[in-house]
Amino acid sequence: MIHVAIVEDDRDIRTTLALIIDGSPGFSCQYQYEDCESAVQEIPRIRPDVVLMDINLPGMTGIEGTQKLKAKMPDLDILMLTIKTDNHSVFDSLCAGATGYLLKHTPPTDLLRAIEEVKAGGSPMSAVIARKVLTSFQRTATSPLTQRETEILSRLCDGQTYTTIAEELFVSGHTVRSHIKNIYQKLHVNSRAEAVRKALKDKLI
Amino acid sequence: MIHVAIVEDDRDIRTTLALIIDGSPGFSCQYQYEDCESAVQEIPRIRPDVVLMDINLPGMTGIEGTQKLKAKMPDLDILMLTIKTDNHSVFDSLCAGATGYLLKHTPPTDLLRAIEEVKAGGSPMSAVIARKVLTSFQRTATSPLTQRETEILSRLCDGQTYTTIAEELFVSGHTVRSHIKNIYQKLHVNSRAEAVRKALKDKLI
DNA sequence: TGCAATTTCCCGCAAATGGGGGATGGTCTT
DNA sequence: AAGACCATCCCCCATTTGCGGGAAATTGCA
Repeated sequence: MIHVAIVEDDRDIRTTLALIIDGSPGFSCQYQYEDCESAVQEIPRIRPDVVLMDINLPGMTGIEGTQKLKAKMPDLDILMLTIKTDNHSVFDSLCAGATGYLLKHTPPTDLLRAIEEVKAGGSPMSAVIARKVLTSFQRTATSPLTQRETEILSRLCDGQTYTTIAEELFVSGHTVRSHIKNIYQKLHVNSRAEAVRKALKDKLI
Repeated sequence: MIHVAIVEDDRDIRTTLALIIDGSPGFSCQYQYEDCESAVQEIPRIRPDVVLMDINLPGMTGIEGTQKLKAKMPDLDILMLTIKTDNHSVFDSLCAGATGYLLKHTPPTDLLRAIEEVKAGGSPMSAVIARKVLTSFQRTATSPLTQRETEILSRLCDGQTYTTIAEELFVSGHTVRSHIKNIYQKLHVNSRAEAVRKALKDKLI
């Protein structure tokens, strides 16, 4: 028996979901909350197997709630169930510790299957959400840097000094300096720290 | 009609997959390759809708092949179909541009559904793979830094100088230096660049 | 209440960094 | 043959950074 809790402010959706889940064999749904504040308060005592969490809630958002719940119960599985598909909602939810991300138009059978998958150690995601997630792994733009500049940038990220870089590449410090000036210009930064951040964020190395 | 190509060295698996796909209404599978070299050569001419790609191949791996194919055809959808579940295989594949990642034990109906999802703009993933991906978004360890140190670290990442940090936090430059010394000790680094990299990689900010 | 952690402040100094400028030769494309 | 791009080298100089020390005030928790 999988115990499910629901956090959802819309009364119709909440009760419909509860009825579907509670009415399915192997599932139980005895606890529903209409706001995150009470959910964060109560759920640690209830200890459900899976929490269905909306994002758009009055007061505390589902993302903040996820964060707070995961802080208290790191092993709790929280499945976002929302209509929001913007990158912020998706990635903030995942960073906050959500175990999966489903869109509200998910048909009941798929929802039940997803809850089972969560229980089995999986992370169900609507296909369009998964695409967003995968895309974030790929290099977005094509690098404006030359091969040599990329080589040097990666060493900058390692914290090497101009001197050690020059030694290892068998060129003079002046040369390294020149390359770095060009790197900074191309990346529109003017310090090593910014260059490192940009390199990592844009996956330039 | 969705045109599927297969890259898979095992003869039995390859022909079985082809039979299943080609025998299903709405699917066609006329092209199969037993190594990546020929696939990379031929597929740009064939222009299939979806490529099923194994990873363990003689010669060029499926990951390298994915990289090369995506370089030539950025819009091509490549679905990894493999038994490998190690993090390297998973994340390298996704970085190389794979559109989805399925395990070989996926039942035929789910495989066909996944191919359809890819065609519809989705990114099907086996649940256990999805879990790996989601976990990579979450903070792994708990930060060893205090609130103040975290605040300062985030400004270091922005490339602010000690002086501007001090001004904005209404403390002296000496104080900022002190905090930074502690940050470097705790993170086991000794330069700003390394601190920035560690902060971003370990999601400390 | 008392200890530990945190935050704040200070000194001096050597090294590294970043901005400005310019120059040469090689390769590749037009 | 001309121009563009790249990699290499050089100068000066102010600012920033990192390391070595040390110390006081505040906060939080046991």
